[in-house]
Amino acid sequence: MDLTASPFPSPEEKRSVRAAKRDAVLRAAVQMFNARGFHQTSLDDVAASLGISKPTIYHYLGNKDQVLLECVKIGLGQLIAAAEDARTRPGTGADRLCAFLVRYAEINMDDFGRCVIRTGDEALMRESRERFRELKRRIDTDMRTLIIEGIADGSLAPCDPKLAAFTIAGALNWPARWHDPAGSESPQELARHMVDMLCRGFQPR
Amino acid sequence: MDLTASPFPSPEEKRSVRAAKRDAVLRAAVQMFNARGFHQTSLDDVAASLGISKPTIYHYLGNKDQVLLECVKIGLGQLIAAAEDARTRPGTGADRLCAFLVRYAEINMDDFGRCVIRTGDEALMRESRERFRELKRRIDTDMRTLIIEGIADGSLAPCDPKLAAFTIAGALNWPARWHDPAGSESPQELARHMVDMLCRGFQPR
DNA sequence: ACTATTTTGTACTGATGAGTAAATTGCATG
DNA sequence: CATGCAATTTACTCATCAGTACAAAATAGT
Repeated sequence: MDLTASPFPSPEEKRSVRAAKRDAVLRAAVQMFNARGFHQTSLDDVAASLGISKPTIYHYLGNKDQVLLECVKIGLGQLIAAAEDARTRPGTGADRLCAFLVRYAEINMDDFGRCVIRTGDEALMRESRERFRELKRRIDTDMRTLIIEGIADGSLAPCDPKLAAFTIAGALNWPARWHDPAGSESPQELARHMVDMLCRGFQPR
Repeated sequence: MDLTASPFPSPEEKRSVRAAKRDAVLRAAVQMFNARGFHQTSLDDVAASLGISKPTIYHYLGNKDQVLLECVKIGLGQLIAAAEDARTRPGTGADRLCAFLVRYAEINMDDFGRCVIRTGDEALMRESRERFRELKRRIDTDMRTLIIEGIADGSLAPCDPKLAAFTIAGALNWPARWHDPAGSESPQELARHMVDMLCRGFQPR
């Protein structure tokens, strides 16, 4: 705790304290969701892990569905930012695509990104599910666009962009299932390696 | 119903009738699990979809955990059979690997295969979970073996077999999430296409 | 016919966990 | 000081659903 802080917080500070608490709830929740699964995690568990009580969570977030939705929205936000970033970059289409893909894979090994992948949309309520799908669709569109641009400028081999996007996404989503964040393999290296493999293919050249 | 059958079934027939009923339960269950998720599916629902009652399910299968375990065991059995088949095939390592992969992808678009992918192991109880992991490990081992053989005989580009297996598996697992079995795209063609892409890579040659 | 076994159904129990009501404390402001 | 708002708790309610007790048919074996 920061003992130098004034005991008379400004409204600004108060808002940010509130946001920090909300974030802490989400972070605790996402870690438990990833570790034991959404349905195996009760909000009582999440609260206990923070040393607070369940109604406190309800004070910051409306219900369990929303807790999950906020978690995946953070992950999806990171992915969308990565796409944004890649789009406005110099280089060939392939260069931009690869930059995006490496980042994409890294995010999928991070708390909130992992949650996006591990969460089947069935877990969400109808409205949240639609929001979730919408955001995912947006990322898929971005990925396809990069692929199309790469094919157009000749930096990628011609192929069906839809199928390519699904193939690539599948490969780079999977670490959310098997990669151990506590393990020794660095997500950055792993991501680079995987993207490399996808670009080169498995046949000898 | 087969009205030509004798009304005095032999012991053999009785055993097979029993097996058929058990299978019908599993098939109904796996379809609902895939459609709405394991936790969103009650055994009452499954029973109702067959026009029977829940205790009948318990008569054929011990509990819900076992229902799921049997479903994934069927899917995993298909995958193991595919690996077996590919292993004892003529051709280069790459040929055998591709044959396996195409079959692998197809199975993942089938009822029981989809269930294997969509089921996070968190859903299972400890003992079942271990069995599940064990079988999955076996498939992973088989895939790596094929990759190693392909590298050894020069039909595949040198690479880290572990990472390659995860990358390939991820790409070919993903259709379990997005492919619509009622849609127009044939799993066979899709599988071929995806494996092709993985072999060739996305860079132009 | 009589008994045992298998199959199936009706009607429960019991646990779990999402969500809430209401009280409490602390702080801030008119 | 009183009044109000924010944060937090304790102690509930209530729905869902896995799993079961027990009875009733059906079937087979003697």
